[in-house]
Amino acid sequence: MTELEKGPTGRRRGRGARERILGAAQELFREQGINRTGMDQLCAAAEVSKRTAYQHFAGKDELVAEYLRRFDPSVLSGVFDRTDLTPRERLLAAFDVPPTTPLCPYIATAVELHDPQHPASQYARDYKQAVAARLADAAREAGAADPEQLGEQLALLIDGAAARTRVLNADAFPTAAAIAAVLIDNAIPATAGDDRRREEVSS
Amino acid sequence: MTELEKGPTGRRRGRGARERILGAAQELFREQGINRTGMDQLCAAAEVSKRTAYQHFAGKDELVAEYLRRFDPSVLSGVFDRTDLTPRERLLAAFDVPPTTPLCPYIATAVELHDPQHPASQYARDYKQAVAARLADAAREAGAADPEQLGEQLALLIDGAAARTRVLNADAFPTAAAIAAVLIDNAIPATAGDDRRREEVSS
DNA sequence: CGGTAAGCACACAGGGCGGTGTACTTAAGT
DNA sequence: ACTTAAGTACACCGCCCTGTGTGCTTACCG
Repeated sequence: MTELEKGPTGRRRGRGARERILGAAQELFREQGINRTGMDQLCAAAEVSKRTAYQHFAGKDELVAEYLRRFDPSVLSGVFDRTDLTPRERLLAAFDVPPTTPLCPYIATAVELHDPQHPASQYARDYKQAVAARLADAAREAGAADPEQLGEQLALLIDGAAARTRVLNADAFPTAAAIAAVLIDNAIPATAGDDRRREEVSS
Repeated sequence: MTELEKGPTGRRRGRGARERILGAAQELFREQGINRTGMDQLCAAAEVSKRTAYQHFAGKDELVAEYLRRFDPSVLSGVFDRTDLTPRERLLAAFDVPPTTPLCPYIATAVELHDPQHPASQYARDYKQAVAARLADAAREAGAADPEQLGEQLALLIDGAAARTRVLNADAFPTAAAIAAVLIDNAIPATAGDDRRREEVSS
């Protein structure tokens, strides 16, 4: 519905079917969830015939898996490549999500599918572990005493904020960011302080 | 399947239909999720005729709402009433969940239903806020500087652990408990230390 | 004992879903 | 121009799901 750039011909949109399908999936799965989005509706939104959809994807399951795989982790990749930030700032930047973010689709998919064996569930697992690993890398760069632990902790905070935001319908990322700041300051030895305030920890 | 105490008559189980239905819902919704559990299957598991089920509940939605409402928050209520623990220990005890806990059903329900207006979603919201409030109470009792903030933070940790446990298929509560310990020690002024170690904060 | 509320068995309606079959049309490459 | 890959239109199948209609049986309680 947003900007599906309809082809110039008006009908018979041409060769971009697969991309249009994945684009529509992105939108509809986010807005309605996977289970509540039928293939008919999805194909209509993608302006693609159902037949074409099933020539690109063996079934809905495969489409769901590909949808997750193609999901643009804009928050993540955008954050870790920013060299203008100190490592500590980079760790904290992971919590600056635009308020228009509905919910981490990886969690939503894993819960909705309810099957750990599903390819999409496996990919969600891989992705979450990758995020923790990248956070651990940044933590190591920032001089954390136990980077793996800090990475795992920050990843848990992100997931907690995402879940809580969904259930309460209220942005929980600021709370998570506050916790993250405490953890980071506690984990990084005072010597490595790049931009830490002088005052020691909290009280 | 666990201990549905089947009636002595063998068939025609008698008047306990409503309880049996809710018991079966508890089990099946947890194990399979709500959307993947049909009313037929549920009635079979409850040893109740479908007709009876629909005389007790106007529809599946109402059953789901009642299921959440009747959910025994064994972890929660069991923890806050323990007077043998110091307030700090009580806060930490909320993270000692038995490893057989699949996932906080409130999060799962909110994600599965995908409709914030659904009665069950509203109840999930209420419940999550109640948990945060009780945690804040305990935090106040423990002498935290900002009990509301600490309560909200601990609640976020619990939700994060629950979500992450589900997605990764690995217990994330120890990590959350470790974070909680840091937060609690940072939030409670040193004077009120009931059982804190002497060494200052982490490093 | 008799009445009434609770429960049962079972078929069936109505709809949505995932997925397919068939015959047709268009665009692109050489 | 001809071929071929991509897409289309649309009817259709079988399945499962929520929810009902109907007539019957049992347990409790005064």
